[in-house]
Amino acid sequence: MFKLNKRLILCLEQLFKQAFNNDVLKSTEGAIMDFNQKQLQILETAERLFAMRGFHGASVRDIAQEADVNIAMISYYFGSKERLIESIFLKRILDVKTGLDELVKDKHLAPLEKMNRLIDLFVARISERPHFCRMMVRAQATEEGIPTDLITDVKKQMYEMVKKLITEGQKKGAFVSDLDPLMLVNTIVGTTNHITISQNFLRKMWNMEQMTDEKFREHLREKVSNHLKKMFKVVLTHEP
Amino acid sequence: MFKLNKRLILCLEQLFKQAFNNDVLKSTEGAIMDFNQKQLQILETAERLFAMRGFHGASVRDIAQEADVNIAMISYYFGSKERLIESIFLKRILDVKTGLDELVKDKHLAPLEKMNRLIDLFVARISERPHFCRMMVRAQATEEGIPTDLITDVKKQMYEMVKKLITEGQKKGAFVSDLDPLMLVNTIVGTTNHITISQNFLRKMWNMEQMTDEKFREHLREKVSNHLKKMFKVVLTHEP
Amino acid sequence: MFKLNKRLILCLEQLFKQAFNNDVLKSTEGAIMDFNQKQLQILETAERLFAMRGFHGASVRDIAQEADVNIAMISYYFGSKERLIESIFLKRILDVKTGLDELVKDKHLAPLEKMNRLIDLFVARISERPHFCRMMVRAQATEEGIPTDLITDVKKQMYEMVKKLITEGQKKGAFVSDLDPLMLVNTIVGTTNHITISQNFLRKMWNMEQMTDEKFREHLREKVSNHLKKMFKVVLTHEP
Amino acid sequence: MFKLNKRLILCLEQLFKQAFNNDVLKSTEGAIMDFNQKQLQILETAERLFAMRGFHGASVRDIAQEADVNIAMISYYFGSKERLIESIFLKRILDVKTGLDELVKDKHLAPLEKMNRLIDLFVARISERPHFCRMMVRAQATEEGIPTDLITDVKKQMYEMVKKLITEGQKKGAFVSDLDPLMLVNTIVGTTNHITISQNFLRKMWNMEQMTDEKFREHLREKVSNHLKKMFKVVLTHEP
DNA sequence: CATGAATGAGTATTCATTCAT
DNA sequence: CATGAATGAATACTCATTCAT
Repeated sequence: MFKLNKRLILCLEQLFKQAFNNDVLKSTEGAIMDFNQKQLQILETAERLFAMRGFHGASVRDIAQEADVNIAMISYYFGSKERLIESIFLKRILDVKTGLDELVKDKHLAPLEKMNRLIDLFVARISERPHFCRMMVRAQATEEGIPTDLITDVKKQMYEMVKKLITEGQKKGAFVSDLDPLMLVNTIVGTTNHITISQNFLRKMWNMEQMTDEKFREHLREKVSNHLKKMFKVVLTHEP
Repeated sequence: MFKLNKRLILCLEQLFKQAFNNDVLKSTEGAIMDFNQKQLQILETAERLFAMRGFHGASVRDIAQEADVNIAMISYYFGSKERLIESIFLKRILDVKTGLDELVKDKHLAPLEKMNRLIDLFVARISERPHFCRMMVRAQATEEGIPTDLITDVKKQMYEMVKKLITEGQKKGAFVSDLDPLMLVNTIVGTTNHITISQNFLRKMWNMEQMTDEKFREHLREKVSNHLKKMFKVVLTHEP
Repeated sequence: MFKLNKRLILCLEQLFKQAFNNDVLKSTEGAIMDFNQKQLQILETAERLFAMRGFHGASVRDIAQEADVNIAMISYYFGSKERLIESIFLKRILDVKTGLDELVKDKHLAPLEKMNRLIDLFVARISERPHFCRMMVRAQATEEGIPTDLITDVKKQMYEMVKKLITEGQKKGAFVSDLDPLMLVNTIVGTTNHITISQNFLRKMWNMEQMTDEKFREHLREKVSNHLKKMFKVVLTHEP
Repeated sequence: MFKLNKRLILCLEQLFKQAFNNDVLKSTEGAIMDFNQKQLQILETAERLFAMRGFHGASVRDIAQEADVNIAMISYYFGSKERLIESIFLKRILDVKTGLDELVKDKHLAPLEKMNRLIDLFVARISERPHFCRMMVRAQATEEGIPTDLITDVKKQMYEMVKKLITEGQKKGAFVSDLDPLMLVNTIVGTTNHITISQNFLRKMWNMEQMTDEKFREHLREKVSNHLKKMFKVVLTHEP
């Protein structure tokens, strides 16, 4: 007699999440993240609008209209506006985490090379996930709502990873001794984020307004990547 | 015979701003920024709520209630919600600009010392203007609305200043030759902003949740200041 | 110890009016209708705006601004918005009544001539009091508010007068016998009013849009006057 | 793939209207004017309240409450208060136009008979559409807003029709030569309108206050019809 | 399974009026 | 005596969500 429609499943998911909320990612790791075409349309449009206008500034009406789906579909598929934004974070953050995990597991890279890879991982978001990057920035600036746990979790992992990376580098004598891993992480993430959200300003500064979005982002990515790598090399090794 | 009530004055101000919008700051430099007690209450509360919840997430109702003033007062004093947020930006950005100007005029500081002062100027916002810092981050992430011109203007000035500072340092042989001023600015601002908006996360990481807001911010400020100064010293001079 | 400011006086006036409301006009006939300059400015502006936008469509803010007086002055001088519109009606209707009285008293005019004078009296409003005419039309279309008593009163008087005029004409053999005075009054007033409020339309129809307001109204007045006089001559006397 | 919900349809309608606004009626002639029960309730209530209190005097709250529908329904169905009043005008004016068209096409009537029919057409509104008649009067007295184009259009058509009717009558020798069609139209419309909006006054004058609305309107209609027909017979033919 | 219709709570703003000065 | 400052109530409208079909 029970009808297990998508909505109920989402609801149950939520309950599980609450029950095991201290390791959010693990519990959702295996989550069935298979969305149909319409759901993907919604997610993509929502990501863009949430990024540009903020959670409250982007109405479900707008999202539905731009995604070319019925207004009721959003509540129907995701349960609520809040759970929609959660879905976006869940989806994207898993990607980030996967990237980090792979890098951690790699045993063959030199410490500096590994740091460069880490930088590239973050810088890549400038051109690949600019909307989501904006959402992350907004989310961190925000007091409430938004899946803070998820974000905290991934940030912690990242910090731990960089700490390990630096310690290893120091043990191998590749890095100088006096380094603060957390501050270094903040410099990578902060610089990357800031450049991502300031794209339009930088474009104006460099008179590149007629360049396509894609091309400009590629240009930016390379520039930032070089900047951070060079800077970190000096900072970590004291060699130019 | 003209009646110049507050509303009209605000309206005229707006017109002026539109007419001369290419140098926004200059036109408002001499603007009479004298607000009465109630207006200041509103501005402060609004700053906090806009910072935490975003423009659309903070309703005028909430602002009025928390500022303990009548709802109608906001429209009465500022004309509209949009003009309220503009007032906040105007007020705070003028402060930033003043700080920059003073630093520029100072002729007695060594290049590295001047850079350290610049870092301190930004880092100070972590403890002094955390709400406004959040607002700035949000504003830059946003597509439209918000006094983009004002922000663009102040960012340009800052960039020009750092460029000049670095060039001077290079001429004097104090700094290495291969430096990208714009990227360095982004690193300072990006790192500072990111730490400001991630305060709560860092507090958890360091198990300092029972510390007062004020104390923690002071601690953070020092930590970030040291980090950036040390990093910049190495990057600019290649000396540890 | 009593302070008899203007407001109180107006209030007392109101009380008197309620007490003797069955002959409104008489009680206000001797009313001190002496307004100072600012009051006259308000009355004139209010008349225009009420005429064009209706009672609720014209805000006291607008009226005060256009009349170049402080907003609080309207409440201060007239007590309320409602009492402001009443003052306008009172003032203007007394004029109408005075005109009618004078015509009634005139014993030397032939019946048809007297009717022509009556027509002219009404038609004159097209060019002289177009705003007030519009207000009257609105007032009659309205269910509530507005000094209906005043209007009813003046309309009754007018009807009585026309009835007397026609009866006299019939007695003297100047007019045909089968005439309905009330319907004839309605035709004069209805036609005049309709033309007054349709001025803009007629202007377009006749391609006189570049003519000044004043000139056009004069032109209209003559045209309507002739039309009504000619029509009434035939109707009253059956002679072309 | 386009979503054509009611709101969008209304929006498109509006765009069309703007694009072809010089022949408003034609573009809406085939417009699907099929309203559901709730929409009709709203339209009828709105007509009454707009008639009695004017556009600004009748709030959407009042309309919704009296029509026994949710407040949000009005925006939902009609888009805005302005578009609600437009819908009323559109609906009713199309009826008027249809009536006129049918009369024009009729080839078998004598000139005077045709004029009588025209009078009946207008007089009928006294008893059938008293509210809308009031709205029309208000609309014409108003400076701006309200679908002036629609009204201008129908007025022009009416004028043209009467002109043709009179010219035909003159050609056939049925009417006298010296006649001003536009003034005659104004007399019919003005008299009819004035009587419609003065109903309550006339009721008092004739001591018919206990009569039902319906009965009184019927009585009035006959009286006005006879008056105008008799008057026009004399005016047009110079025969009693 | 998907959706058009519907809704109560909420939005920013304007209103006429009051009151302390 | 006149007015700038202030306000509670009302304004039209939009919101995310629900529900019958």
